[in-house]
Amino acid sequence: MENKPVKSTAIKPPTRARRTGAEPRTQLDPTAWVDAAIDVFAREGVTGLRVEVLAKHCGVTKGSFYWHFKDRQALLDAVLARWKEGRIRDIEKTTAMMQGDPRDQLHYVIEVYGANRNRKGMSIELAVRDWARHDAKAAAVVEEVDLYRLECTRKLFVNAGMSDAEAKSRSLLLYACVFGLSLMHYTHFDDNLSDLKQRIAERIVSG
Amino acid sequence: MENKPVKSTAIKPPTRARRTGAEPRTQLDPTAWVDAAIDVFAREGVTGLRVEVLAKHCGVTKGSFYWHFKDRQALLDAVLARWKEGRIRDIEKTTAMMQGDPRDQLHYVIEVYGANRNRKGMSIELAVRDWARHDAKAAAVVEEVDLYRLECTRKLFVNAGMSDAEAKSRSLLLYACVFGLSLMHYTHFDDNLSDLKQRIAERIVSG
DNA sequence: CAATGACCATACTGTGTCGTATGGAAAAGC
DNA sequence: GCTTTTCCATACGACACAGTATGGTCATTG
Repeated sequence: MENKPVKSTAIKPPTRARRTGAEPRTQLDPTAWVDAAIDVFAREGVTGLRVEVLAKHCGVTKGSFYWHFKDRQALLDAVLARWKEGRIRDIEKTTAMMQGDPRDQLHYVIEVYGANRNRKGMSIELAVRDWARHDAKAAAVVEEVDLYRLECTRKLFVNAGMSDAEAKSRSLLLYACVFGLSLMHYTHFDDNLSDLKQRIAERIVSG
Repeated sequence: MENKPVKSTAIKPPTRARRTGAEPRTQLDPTAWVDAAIDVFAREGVTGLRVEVLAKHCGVTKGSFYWHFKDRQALLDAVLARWKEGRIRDIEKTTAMMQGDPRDQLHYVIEVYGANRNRKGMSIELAVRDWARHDAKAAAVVEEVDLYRLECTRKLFVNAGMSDAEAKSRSLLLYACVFGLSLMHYTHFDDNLSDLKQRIAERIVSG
């Protein structure tokens, strides 16, 4: 994705200082650009991910951007690839520690996605899925990640003693509910939301 | 929202013909504009709803648009209002015929949203919810509609004999799952998707 | 039939954005 | 120390879009 790979200098000390002499800013590499891009992407979505805005967000001009990336599409590809890798690693990490009560692990998955601490993660999730509605490559990646996730929780349901068909159904129900909840505005539907969520989680994994 | 209301001419015969003499196109009123706008909105989302694009889609120039609407925001407000009214009416229509087995009605709700025939309706639904992530007015409308829907299905679950807390939980689960499914790409997860969906529906409504 | 108003086209300004070309400063290599 | 490479700033052209101004073309009305 990124052109002009950094050749010899493996480690770059943060030497370069701005002309203004304000902050001793380190140089930017494609990785830093993608970091910042995902930040903007989480807030504004694909259409809001514009190179000049991103450059200003990085404290530089787009002259820097077009040195590291061929064009805007290259950045989008990098963002998508980064997201995919992160999700795949997350799933593998979860799958690796597949010991203990599978039901507890399923509850953990639900709780992780529903937690308020990774609002950014869910923002990215929704932004990617909205992106996938118009972009074939994004849709393909989303499908890949979805199948990976569904397969992982499917095994957990099987380990919990369910039939294969039932496990698949529950797995799909779990993720649909998790993403669907983050899509709805139900804050004023009840004054005991945690009890509501608890009942939903039980409905998904128990029985 | 729309300025310069059409005064005396209540009914306008489709008299006016284009200069090109091709199609005897009828005149445009704000309603027709919102119709077309929702079409574009369903495909491209809010950011894709641009007035020149919309004008071209209507076969006119934006000179026409700015006669019917103050600015782009007025159109967005009209689109949002139209969506809200449509959803509220849909819910009331469903609520009105609240006789028969409540479980059958719940299954019907699920089946309606999951059906492929109203892919456009779900596209609008997702576009509005993505819009609501950045726009406070859209978010308020989404919340209003959500609470309206949740309340309706909650009553159905109560009628089916559930406790109030359980009914609320099921109601939220139902819509979260419906919207979440339309957000995921699970076509290749199983070769019997209808059976999968059936199991999910049973899990949501049955005890 | 003349005048008014509804409806739309055209032309324009201003801004935001993509992408390119080019130069300049600092660091790295010799 | 001089050159090369790396990294970024500046300037530019092209385009898409929002909004305004203005004129033109019908239909309606008196």
